[in-house]
Amino acid sequence: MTYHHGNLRKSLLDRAAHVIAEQGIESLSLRALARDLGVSHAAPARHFADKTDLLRALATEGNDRFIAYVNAAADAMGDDPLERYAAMGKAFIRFSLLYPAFYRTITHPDVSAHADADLKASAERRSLVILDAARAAQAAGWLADEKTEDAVLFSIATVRGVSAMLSDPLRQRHEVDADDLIENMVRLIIDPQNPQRNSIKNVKRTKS
Amino acid sequence: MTYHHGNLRKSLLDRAAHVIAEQGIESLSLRALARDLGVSHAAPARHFADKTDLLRALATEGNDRFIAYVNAAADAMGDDPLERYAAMGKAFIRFSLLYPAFYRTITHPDVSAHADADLKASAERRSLVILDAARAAQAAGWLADEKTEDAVLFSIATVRGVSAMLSDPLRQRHEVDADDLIENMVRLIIDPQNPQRNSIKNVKRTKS
DNA sequence: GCCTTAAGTTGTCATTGACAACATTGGGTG
DNA sequence: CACCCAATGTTGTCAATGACAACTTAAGGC
Repeated sequence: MTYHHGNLRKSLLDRAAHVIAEQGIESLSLRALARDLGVSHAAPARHFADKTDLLRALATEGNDRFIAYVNAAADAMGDDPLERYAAMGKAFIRFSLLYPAFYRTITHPDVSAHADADLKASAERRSLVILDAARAAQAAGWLADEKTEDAVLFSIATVRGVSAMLSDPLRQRHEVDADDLIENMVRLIIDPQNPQRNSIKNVKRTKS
Repeated sequence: MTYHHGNLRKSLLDRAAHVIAEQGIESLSLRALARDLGVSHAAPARHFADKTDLLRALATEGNDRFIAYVNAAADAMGDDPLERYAAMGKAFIRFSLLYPAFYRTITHPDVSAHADADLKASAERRSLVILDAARAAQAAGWLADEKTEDAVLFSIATVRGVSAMLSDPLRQRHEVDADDLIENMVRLIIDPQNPQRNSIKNVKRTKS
């Protein structure tokens, strides 16, 4: 038993992520965390000023992981902007299911409300990744008539809502394959196979 | 000062809704509630077994208010199923902004996780209201090719996501008119003026 | 090798949720 | 009409928690 833990900060974050994934953010207790790591109840204070500070750090890390995960999915898809944007939408939802602790922390209102500069910056980076991809998709015809801001809000809102509903304990009756569901939901936002489905202007043009 | 408060249960629920709207669910404290109402710290226990029990009751009431609010919006719109469904979508988002306490409680994972029979029943009623309206809209051409389950999930997810993002402290930069935004978002789900926008089958048909 | 300082510890306090034991009151019943 | 009893509210207490203060250890730069 060494007096100094060695890597307490990272251990705290890891353990916190584990607890949050298992029992939710509400059940997170700094003292329980300390106990789990075999460390005194005040040790966490050396690394995180208070509980919110730990959650802030977790959310910041979560944002960066999110960006990496979503970018990887887009890059794996190739160059087509529509396919890339669709892949990012699917990756968004999968990230929320794969790393529920990070996702819940990122979207937790109480954490956002007490964001510091680091967290705000990472949230900004995250927004930009989506925004850029959305612009490219619009240039390729997706919702070409909509303001970019609206198109982005619409698509993020939808995947965010799907993520929330897939994690909602009261809605777990879906025994449907999650992958099929995700595929369908994203196709309703952007369908690379049917680009004209995505633009009101195009629809009108084919009519006249 | 009477020994008996007279209407403590309702007062607790009202005050709790007020506190949640102001400071969020996390900040809710039974003892603070009791203090606010000039009652002893153990009085709430006579009406709610524990904190979750109070939130459960609030969520159940919230579900019923939600149903009434959304139904009223649909009925105000007339008989057209597409217009009705669009009105319900807008009402969903507005409800979340107008009654944030109820909305946050309804969608709070911790509350859902500890739902009792009453809460489950009210959530079920709420789902049915949407489901019926969605079926009618599909019969009128909206996403006619999609499974009803998918169409419902898509539309609820989107309005739910919009609600979440409009309440996200980190995204408050929108000084856009909320009504315009809501209008646009719902139009992207269902556009009564352009029904063919809503169906992949129709799009294909106009092409051939 | 020292000694500064980051990292960890023990101790304490106020707040909270939960529970137990007791007090008050009003309405139904004999 | 009086009684009593169940609903409602109160005081007291406990364990858990977050936060803070004062003290201790050891690790790395000089």
